[in-house]
Amino acid sequence: MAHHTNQIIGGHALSRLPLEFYVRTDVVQIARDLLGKVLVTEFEGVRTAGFITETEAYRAPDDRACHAYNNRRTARTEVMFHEGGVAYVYICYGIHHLFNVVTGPENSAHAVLVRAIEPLEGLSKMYERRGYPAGKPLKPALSTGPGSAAQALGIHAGQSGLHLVEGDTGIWIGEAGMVLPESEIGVGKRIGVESAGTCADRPWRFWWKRSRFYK
DNA sequence: CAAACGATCGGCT
DNA sequence: GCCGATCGTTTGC
Repeated sequence: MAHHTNQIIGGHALSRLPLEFYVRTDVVQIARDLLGKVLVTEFEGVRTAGFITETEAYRAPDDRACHAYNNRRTARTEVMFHEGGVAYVYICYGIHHLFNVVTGPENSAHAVLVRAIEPLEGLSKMYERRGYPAGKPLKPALSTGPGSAAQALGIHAGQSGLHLVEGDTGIWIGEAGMVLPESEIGVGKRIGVESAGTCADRPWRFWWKRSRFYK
């Protein structure tokens, strides 16, 4: 029951994305498909949620920008080799916690980085986590950029490996029944991966043009 | 054990 | 647009 729960969040009736959504082999398509879905967290009884508005795909073994390039396994990247439907959260520049969705079958290290969300519920909690003064006008910087989006949602590296489909881990993604037309999806190169050679040119970054919450 | 390196952010020019 | 902060992870010696 718990993992098939339909919930009303921010006025939208959400159904939890099933495992089949995540285990598909085309991580680039999944990165597109995640736009407009709702990322929900509920920690210590406080729920925060937002529309996913910007994503990037990362894919081992051929993608030099991917932490698991060449299928390299380390303690950190091990969760990327799990079957899809779990979180991969890692610390970047010693400070920022970046949230990814692991995709594909077991032993394929694919993941989608969530780069931005548009707040839908729990705005005051997001302000608190981000250290913004309450009552200020809502700016995209609250939850745009992967470190900022994760921080607004209370996500940290200790949650890497948590399941998004099975059980009540406090993190899940819901479907609001909305289908984005191609015309509303922006496509471009990934950000911050210049050192990945020709892989840096792959157009694997996606954003929802109608939102203000992307870079 | 030492050192370099980030899938970034926010402040300042 | 530029630049420094900051520290866990990874790799090299």
